[in-house]
Amino acid sequence: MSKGRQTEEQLQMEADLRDLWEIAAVYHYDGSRGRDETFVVDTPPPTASGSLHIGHCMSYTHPDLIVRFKRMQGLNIFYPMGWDDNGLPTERRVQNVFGIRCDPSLPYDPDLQLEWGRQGDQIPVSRQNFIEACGVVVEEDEKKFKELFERLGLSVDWRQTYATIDERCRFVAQLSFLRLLEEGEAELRQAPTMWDVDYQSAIAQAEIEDREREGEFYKIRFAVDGGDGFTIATTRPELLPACIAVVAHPDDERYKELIGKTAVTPLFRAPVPILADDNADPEKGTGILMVCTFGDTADVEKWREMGVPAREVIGLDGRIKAAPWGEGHWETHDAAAASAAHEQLAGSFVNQARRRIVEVLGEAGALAGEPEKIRRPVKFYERGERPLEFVVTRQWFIKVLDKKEALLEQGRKIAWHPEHMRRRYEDWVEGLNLDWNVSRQRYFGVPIPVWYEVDADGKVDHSKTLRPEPGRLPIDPSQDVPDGYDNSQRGQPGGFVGDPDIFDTWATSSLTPIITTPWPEESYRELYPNDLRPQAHEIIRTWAFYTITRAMLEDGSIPWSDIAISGFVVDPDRKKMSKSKGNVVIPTEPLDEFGADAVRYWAASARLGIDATFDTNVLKEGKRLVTKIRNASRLVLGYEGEAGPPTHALDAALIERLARVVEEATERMTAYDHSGALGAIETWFWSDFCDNFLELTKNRAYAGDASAIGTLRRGIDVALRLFAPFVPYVTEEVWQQGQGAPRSIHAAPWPKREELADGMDDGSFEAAVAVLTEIRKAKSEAKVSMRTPVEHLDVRGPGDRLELLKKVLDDIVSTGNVKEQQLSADGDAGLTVTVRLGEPERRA
RNA sequence: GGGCGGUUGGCUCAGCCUGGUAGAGCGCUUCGUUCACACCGAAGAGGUCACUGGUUCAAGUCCAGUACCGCCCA
Repeated sequence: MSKGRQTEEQLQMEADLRDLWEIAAVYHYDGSRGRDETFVVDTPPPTASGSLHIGHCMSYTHPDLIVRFKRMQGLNIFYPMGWDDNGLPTERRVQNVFGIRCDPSLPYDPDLQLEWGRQGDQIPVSRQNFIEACGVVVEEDEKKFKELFERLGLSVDWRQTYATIDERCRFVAQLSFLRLLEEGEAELRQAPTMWDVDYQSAIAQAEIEDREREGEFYKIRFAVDGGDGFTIATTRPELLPACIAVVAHPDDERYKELIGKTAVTPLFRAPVPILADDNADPEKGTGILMVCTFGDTADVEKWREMGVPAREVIGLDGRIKAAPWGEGHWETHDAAAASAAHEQLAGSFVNQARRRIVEVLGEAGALAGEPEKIRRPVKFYERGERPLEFVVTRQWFIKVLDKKEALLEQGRKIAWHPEHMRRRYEDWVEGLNLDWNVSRQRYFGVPIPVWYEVDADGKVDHSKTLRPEPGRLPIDPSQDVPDGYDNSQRGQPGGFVGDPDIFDTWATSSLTPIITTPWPEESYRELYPNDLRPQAHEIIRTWAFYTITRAMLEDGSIPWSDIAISGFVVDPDRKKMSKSKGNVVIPTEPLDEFGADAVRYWAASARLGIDATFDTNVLKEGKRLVTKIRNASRLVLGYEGEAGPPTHALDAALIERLARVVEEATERMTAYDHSGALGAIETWFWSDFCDNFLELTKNRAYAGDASAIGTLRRGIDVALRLFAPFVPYVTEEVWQQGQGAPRSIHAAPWPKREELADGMDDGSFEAAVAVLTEIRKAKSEAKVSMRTPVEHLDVRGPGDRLELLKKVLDDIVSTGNVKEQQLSADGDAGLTVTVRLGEPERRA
């Protein structure tokens, strides 16, 4: 039988078992049962347009282990699946696969043909066409994920699915937002916001990452009205025209007497105040620095404090904007010079402008010394390629900065697994410095459900929002019309305009705990708060944080009682897997090669929160376990005869040892320690049950001894149920052969200690194994077969241990092929076993 | 720069909470297949538990510090 063929049979077997589960409706949620007997999982909706990754196998298996355990404990399971399809990742993928881009100014083309894998320049299409294309891609991608999850054996109730762009999600996201708006927790602000110039969209704090970049510290001379000048250091000289102040630390002796005076910027001749600021670091650069609108968050803060108009120089496209020097707040001692200098920069991208202004400053003699090379962190959108800029735009914010303490308190009410992951959440909350910007200037997402009045002069009045009645949701303000208006008034004086933006994808996915419930119907309490949120640690600052925030804002609740955090999968060199490193494992490969149970075994071996190595040895181990379960079951189920209670000491001891494993496994599973539970079960099964008990009982079992047969069958029965959450396929396969009720092992009860109450461990099992080991050792050292007869077995030891041995001697004798034996009481030390071997038996 | 986690046989990991003679699987060595399984069984070799100091009769385990690795955040 070739290896490939074996796999094919295996795959067919897996498919057949899935059919069985489907027909038996094993994973269906029962809406008629109460909250207290229901276990609700807030399943992570995978980014549908993302690629399948071996990490999915691990992080999705982890909750399934718990779910299967809880189901067997008799709980009614609510285990939905969602797809996170809205948002930028899908837009990007659509641009790549169809070679199109969205141009909202174009009209809808109902006949547009999409071509998969089209190369060449991107074709501009209307917003509607673009969104439809997103829908096409998303459908394909979701299929791929569903297939993977089904093969993995996730016990999801597939009737409970959602997609973050679907009608229900749009409804929930919009209604929840309108409520926040009502309560004053969401507001529209014209404010400096982190902006990605390529994606042309605002970005939230959670989507920002720091990247180390080479830079230069330029030293620029400033003049002082009525005094000596000074030199500031900056990595962003192109922001000089946006300079609104200069700051130094109040204790810095070098600059103490400058505080309160007015500096004058070079080239632009703009008078700016010299201010004291505790945040100015005397060690950094020259210790005195310029405040620009806007270089960083410190600038934004200082600008707010000062309460002056911003000098905005960077446009939404990342180019330097023109400026009316000499007019309004563009104050200067020399408007002509300022304009001339500014003209050299206007229209250039930031990098070009930087090079240019350095030249000009040099020519003007305003540079002090050579620039100093430094490495410093630069803020990027996590998916972006150019540094973020602060630009003033109008955005919707959800207020979080005023709730840090309350959010920390919510975090403390949740049980984190592992515990130390709570710290990640707390650090993030404590480090918040921006409110949550939820609006994005993109296309494929949930529309922000408001309109604005247009005044008599045709100007949009953003202070006058028009909101839909909840009954109308979900709406698209670019298609739908506010109550009391008709579509002809769109954009007209006295009419209205729709908000053109969409929500950040997290604004929707932070609501997953209620999306799957009847919310806002009061009956949502049947499923809310949820019990378990499983997720990866990289999104604690986003998904976990935002979800906790929304739950608190909605009704002061915590969204779930427990959160289980899975680690990453790393390659054998302990490197994080990533496409760019070329070390990713496509999950279907191990599934094909080792089978779903083996992949689950590998996933289950990794503890929560720990980065797991992708190790084919562990997969092999899993496959071995599957085979072992199958073979041991075959032996036991093949014995003929009546089953009886464990009257034999060895049997009673095995039952008791199993009872202890049941207890330990239950405790560990309850504490979300699935790998510890698996380890305990596996050790008992392999070592106690297979290596020793199956061998010791062969003689009695073949002879039809009721105690042995009863114990063996119960051992298998309990072991199968203990293993079922981990290796659902092989356990079901064997369960089906064993005729058992219920129809599926996954609806069978999790083993309880009470069902093994007739066990009694008097130490006879241990004693039997100790002697058997000595016999095996003797044969192994003599390099003879295990069937070789033992001519004489002599055991010396304390009387009480010998009493134990007498009870199990029949099994030792038959297993060891012992011809003659003698037990002698001898002191109180351990057992001394002497083995005299006979001639190896010749094969016939 | 701050926080967190890790460092145990060649490899992957348990053990640490609740101190008391170092464990598993893989790999390696030797041996063993009529009667569940060679995707197996038996036996064996292999570790001063990163380092330094402390507490203790006793430290892989508790405490303090150091080094290195990784992650998260600035």
